Amino acid sequence: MPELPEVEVVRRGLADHVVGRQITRLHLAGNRVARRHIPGPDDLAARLRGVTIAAVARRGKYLWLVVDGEALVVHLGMSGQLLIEPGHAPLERHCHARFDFADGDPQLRFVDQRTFGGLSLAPIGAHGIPEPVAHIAPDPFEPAYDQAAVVGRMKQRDSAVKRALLDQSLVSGIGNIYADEALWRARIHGERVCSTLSKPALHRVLDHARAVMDEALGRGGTSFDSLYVNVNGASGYFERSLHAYGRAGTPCDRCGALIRREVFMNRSSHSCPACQPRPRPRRRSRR
DNA sequence: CTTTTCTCCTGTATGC
DNA sequence: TGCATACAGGAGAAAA
Repeated sequence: MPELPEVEVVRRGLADHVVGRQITRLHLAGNRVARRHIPGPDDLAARLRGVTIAAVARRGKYLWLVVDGEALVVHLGMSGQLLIEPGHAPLERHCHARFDFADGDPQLRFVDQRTFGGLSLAPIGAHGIPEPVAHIAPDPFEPAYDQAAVVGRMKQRDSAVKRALLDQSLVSGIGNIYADEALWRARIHGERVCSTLSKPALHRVLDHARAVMDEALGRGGTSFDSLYVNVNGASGYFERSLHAYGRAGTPCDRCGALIRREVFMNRSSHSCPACQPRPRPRRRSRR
């Protein structure tokens, strides 16, 4: 469940360990990891042979290595890890890709238990954004992020505010954990309808989303089920600072009411029943 | 067109 | 003990 802060921690680790290095070989295990690379895994490996990594960039939860003017786009899915390790380290059970470099150790490995993540090589388009990322909106930390515009689009929507927060084409980087945390901070129930919330309220939720992700980044990210680690295999500490996510049945840090868990969008949602009252049932339009 | 639901995947935890 | 089931959930395809 890496979200923006966790992906940014990984991006920084890669910037420290692979930028400026030349790839001599990419070994891919199986077809699935490169399934979004249409020409196939062999083509991906062949085209990366000999290239030098110029930079590591990110938008939302997407990460990419700039190589020869193209982008090796990496998405971690929900369990992907990019690990910097010596070549002699034991091979992980779910290691799907290994990069060897001209200067030897360390290697870069892509390990992914649930295999929702993947790699693909694609052209870089307008504003330096790779084609597979073009449909993803700016995240709250980018200069291109226009929160007033996001609020404007949310006001037009009749869907739940949590659904909007998770819509990466509206604002990127927010996943289930930080959506629940932002809503808790804003004291808004995630099933409140966007169009019925005031613009200041929508700004408040987005301000909190940015703030909570910024704090998480400062603590090295959140590691909830130990699947998420940085490039050195270490976990972040933000889990200890969560107020809503994963805290069902424990007292709200603001009012003491017991945090509830509800299923929404086939996902768990956590909120305070007192601070974040459920919206009234919506009346169906008259027939 | 917009919005919602389904599906991909595997390890861990829980219940009978 | 063993088997079945629930759960974790990002994002794109498919459906509504």
